[in-house]
Amino acid sequence: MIYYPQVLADLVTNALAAAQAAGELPTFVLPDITVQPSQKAGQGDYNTNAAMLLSKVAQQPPRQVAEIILKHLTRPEYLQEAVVAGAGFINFTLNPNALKALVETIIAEGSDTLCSLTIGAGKRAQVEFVSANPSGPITIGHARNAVTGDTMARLLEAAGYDVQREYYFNNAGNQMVLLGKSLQARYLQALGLDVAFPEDGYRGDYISEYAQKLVEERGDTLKDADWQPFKEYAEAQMFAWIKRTLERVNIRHDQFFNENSLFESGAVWDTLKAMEANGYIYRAKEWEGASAEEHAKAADLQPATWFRTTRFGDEKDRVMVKGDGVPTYTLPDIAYHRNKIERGFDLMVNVLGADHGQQYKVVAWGIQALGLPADNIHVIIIQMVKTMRDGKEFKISKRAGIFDTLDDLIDMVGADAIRFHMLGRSANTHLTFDVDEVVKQSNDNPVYYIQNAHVRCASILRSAQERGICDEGADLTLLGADELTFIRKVLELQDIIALAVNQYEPHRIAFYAKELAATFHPIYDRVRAMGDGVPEDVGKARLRFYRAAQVAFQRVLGLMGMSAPERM
RNA sequence: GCCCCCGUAGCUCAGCGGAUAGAGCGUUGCCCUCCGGAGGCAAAGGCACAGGUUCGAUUCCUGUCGGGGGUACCA
Repeated sequence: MIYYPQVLADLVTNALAAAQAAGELPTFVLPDITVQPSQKAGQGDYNTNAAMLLSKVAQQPPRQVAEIILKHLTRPEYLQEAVVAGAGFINFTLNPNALKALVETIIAEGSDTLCSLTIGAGKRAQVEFVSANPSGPITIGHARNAVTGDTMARLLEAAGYDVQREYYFNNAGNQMVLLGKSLQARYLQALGLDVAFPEDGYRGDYISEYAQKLVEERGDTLKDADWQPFKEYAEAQMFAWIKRTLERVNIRHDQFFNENSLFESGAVWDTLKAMEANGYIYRAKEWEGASAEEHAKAADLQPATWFRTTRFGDEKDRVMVKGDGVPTYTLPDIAYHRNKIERGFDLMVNVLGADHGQQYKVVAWGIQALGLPADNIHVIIIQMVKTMRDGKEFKISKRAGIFDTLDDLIDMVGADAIRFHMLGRSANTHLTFDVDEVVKQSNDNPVYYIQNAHVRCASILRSAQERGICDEGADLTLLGADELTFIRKVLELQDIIALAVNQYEPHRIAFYAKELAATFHPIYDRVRAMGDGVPEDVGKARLRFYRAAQVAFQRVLGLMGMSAPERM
């Protein structure tokens, strides 16, 4: 579909160049002209503030610059009017019949590609999200990360990128050992042996369930085994569970990347060596800038390996390899991002929790210390989700076995409601997820408000089919102002996708969806396609319009990973 | 201490340096001879404060005040 902000901006740019050539404007480097959709009636369909921005370099008042632009502006058929307004805006009004004809374009593009852009054409993007270690099920807390990452991926695809969804995990740490030992203890207990449960072990019911399964599958053959096979078993079960849960909310990762592979390939130590070669690494008991007091405290420690993050403005250097020779998780994380860059992605988006806020900076500095570009890596920081139930907040603790699994939540409110509510706030602000509020399936629930718009379209078309009315070959010029309003709103989806992608703000699609539905419902009320003395040809055009509207809602719901029901 | 985020309507939140700051909920008052009312129409109600940059600031910068989160030789 034609992207009006771009073609109009090109027209303005060409007009400016023509004006300069004609000597009506002084010579200056043409800036990027932006054209945006107008928000208010009477201001045309699109507008630009170019004349105001150029007023100074043009050495003329804004309105005069605008007049000069208009004088040299070519007028394609789709452009009905371009006028100067206000302090120096140029308002563009499109030819209504050109807009009405877009109904066919919308239907032709269909629910999979409507309003797709080309800004990512030929480029590969990667979105890394969820990345929870397989030590427990997916919780409500993870859900926001999952939904944000997947929606970002969908939007990137709509923007033309070839997108890979990746899940990074660690199955080698102390926590996984503890998981294995927890299962081992439950297994032995299930065999009737009196064994102590590990302190700080994982107490979730699912561990006991796995122990029971293990007894059924293997009997007591693992009685004398160490924790290793238990860890492997628990991990496999856990991953199966995690994937199953994510699948329920329409999320599928393309790639699961094991941190351990970075150790096996030697990448971790190679990375450290490369950083060292660039002068960012040293070994010491305490960091170089530490006070005498701190040095004294560290006197008994084994020397650790430090990364000079202070060179990038950090308050102190960071440990890469602990005194016992084991790397902190930051080092493999740097190696991981180096690996991503080597895989040749044009864009890497990383969805992280707020508790990693400081961490990602160190990783970015690590990339710079390697002499690699860090500007293609973008991080979306997800602030905490506060979970409420019965008017009270409850905390999630994996190890204590207190958590609300995403599975339970899906059972209660459904995948669609979860996907929508998790996009209900911009990622970098705190979100309160009130289970009772979301469970409430009442008029005030925007999920149904949006889906009902699709239902209504489907219902009309179903009814038309039953009456044997065909909408093909409709005369779209018979459509009215209401329908035009909706078509303009559909066009805005292009801007929403561009904005969401450029600013890494997937939540914008959720707010747009509400607006689109709010534009639709009043029109549905007024614009009848059948009965009530609606002329046959007008009804046919309106039917065609509702078919396009249905495509639009399918597209928007699809971008949010939600379903588009035919009936409520 | 340092870092990050947030202060917009009674409540929950949108708002890409532009024109008269938008929704939903709640409150009040209306609309069902209907392609499904899980809807529609209408009323009341708001940018924490002070400077700065700008033709123009809710938006950018600085500071103050208030709220939340993060700050390991854990992962």
